[in-house]
Amino acid sequence: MVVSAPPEYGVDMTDDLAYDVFARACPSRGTLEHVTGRWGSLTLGALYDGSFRFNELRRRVDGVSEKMLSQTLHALERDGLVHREAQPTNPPRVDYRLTPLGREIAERLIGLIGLVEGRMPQVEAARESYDARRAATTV
Amino acid sequence: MVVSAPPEYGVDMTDDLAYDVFARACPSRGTLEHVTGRWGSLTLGALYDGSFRFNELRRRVDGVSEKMLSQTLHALERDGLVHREAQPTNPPRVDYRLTPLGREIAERLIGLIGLVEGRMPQVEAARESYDARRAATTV
DNA sequence: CAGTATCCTGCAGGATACTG
DNA sequence: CAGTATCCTGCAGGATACTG
Repeated sequence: MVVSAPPEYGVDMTDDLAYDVFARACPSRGTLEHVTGRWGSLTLGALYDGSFRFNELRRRVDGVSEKMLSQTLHALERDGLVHREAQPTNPPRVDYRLTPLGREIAERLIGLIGLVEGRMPQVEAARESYDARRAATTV
Repeated sequence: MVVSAPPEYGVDMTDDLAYDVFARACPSRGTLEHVTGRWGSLTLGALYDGSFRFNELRRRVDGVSEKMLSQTLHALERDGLVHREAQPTNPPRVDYRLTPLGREIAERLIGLIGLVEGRMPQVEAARESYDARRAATTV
């Protein structure tokens, strides 16, 4: 798996677009960041349980601000992972749920999260041993 | 999958530690961010191909700075996903490779990445339809 | 209720210089 | 070669106020 473009790319180009160059080199990168990012992953995780309204989601996705939830949902909707259904009532009622594509991706994401969570004892042990080694070397 | 802690947590506590509270609520979150983050994922992807020296990795992980690669490798080593082998020669030679745990996690990560990449045509189609709808509504 | 708009700040992370 | 140290800045994202 090679993720590189020639290193010169970021340097000499039309300027100030280094990030875009990066994105262009790997177009799935954007979607991947929506999926794995802090709010994206939590939102997909929350929606994996069903359909929710905006403020229900806010309560389920701990710590998310209105702004970030709104932004995250827009990104996921645009990528076709989340379906937004607005009823033109007053007050408005909007429900969000995963699309089949979103569900498929959320499944894999949750698989990865589950694996990492399941291996946390090993990770914690590695951390302790690493810290102990460091302390021994430094002191 | 519930990722929430009571919303009050972030607000009333010993102050300025909202992020730590968040991390404490979900201890695997840190490792997950090392794995899915921009440089972490690219580094795991690069190391999936074999063992590499520091500057070899820098060349494989497009756009990474010395600082970020160093920081990323430290985090992954501490979590037990990457093994660092230093030969006490002069000039020094240091090789990095995945541990079995790192390989296991990288496999799933690459699975997720592969799935997203494979679904990009669907994602692009969704984006176009989304943008078209937006344009139609706005104009 | 379901958002958008604006303003503001901490910190991820780049650039640069230096070291064993 | 394989890093660490320092300085600096853009922007993710929070707080707050407002709207259909």
